[in-house]
Amino acid sequence: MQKKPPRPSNTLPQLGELELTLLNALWESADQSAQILRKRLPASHASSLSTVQSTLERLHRKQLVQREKRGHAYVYRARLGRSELLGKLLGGVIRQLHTGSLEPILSSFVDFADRFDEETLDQLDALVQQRLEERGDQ
Amino acid sequence: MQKKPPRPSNTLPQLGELELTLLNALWESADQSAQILRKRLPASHASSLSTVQSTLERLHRKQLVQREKRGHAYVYRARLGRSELLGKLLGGVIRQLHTGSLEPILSSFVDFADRFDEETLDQLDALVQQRLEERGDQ
DNA sequence: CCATAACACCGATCGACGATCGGTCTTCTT
DNA sequence: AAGAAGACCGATCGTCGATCGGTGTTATGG
Repeated sequence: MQKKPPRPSNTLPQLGELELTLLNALWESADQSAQILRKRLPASHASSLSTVQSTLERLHRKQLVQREKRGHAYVYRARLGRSELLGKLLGGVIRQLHTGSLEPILSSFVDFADRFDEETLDQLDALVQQRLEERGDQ
Repeated sequence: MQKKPPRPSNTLPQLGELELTLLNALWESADQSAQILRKRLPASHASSLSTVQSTLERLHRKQLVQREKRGHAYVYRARLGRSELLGKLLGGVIRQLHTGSLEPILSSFVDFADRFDEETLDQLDALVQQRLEERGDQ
């Protein structure tokens, strides 16, 4: 009886809550040890040192943090900024759903911006214009 | 010894491959029975009827498909269009990462569009302009 | 009206993954 | 050298998508 071989998932590993919390902490200030990070956790995520360590380990495996020995402990640093990570995640979602044309995606994003609040669409417009100009420059 | 109560995940349930494949099939033509859908699956996702059924069941629980008895079988229909779903997923990712300002998010999206290919940024620009005009109209 | 086919429905199992933590082995530091 | 701090290992848990067999239910053609 042949088992169907597991197909490698096409989706990015999901980020868990603690992982996200730690990334946020690292974005606030980099080069923190697990111990320090643990102490900075909001009460809602209080965890043992071990837990924090293995979560950082997971983030390390996922290439989302770098680490470096300082004394005999590691200090961690995010490899991507918040917006870079966001870009990656957006890219992941998009790759999952897009078929041929990107238009529906752009369109839903504009939709999203428009619905968010009064100013967001203008803000988006400004960013696009700015980018278009920069592009003209090079 | 009190177990820490599981916090409800703040993230949308992840969509699996088969789920996505089925949604794609439903977007191509709605009101299909599990059996028909099963036959339309690409060879790479060949599955038993039971598997297709429970996957549709999961999609139903997630409110991603509607169903209706036809004879004694169900026929399924996607509740959201592809771009609506995309909007939801984008919203989910964004909600996960945004802190206060949306600017970094807009900015990464513009980045994403710019890096994608030559035309995408212009396309995005066009959509934004169009939306801005429509908004002026109402 | 009844046999059978076509389904729905239930429940079990599997692998992946994030979270959690206790214990043990290393490595500093004093 | 002793003790503390932290890395490392491995076990357990809950959730989730995938997978499917078996059993009950409902149509439907003879």
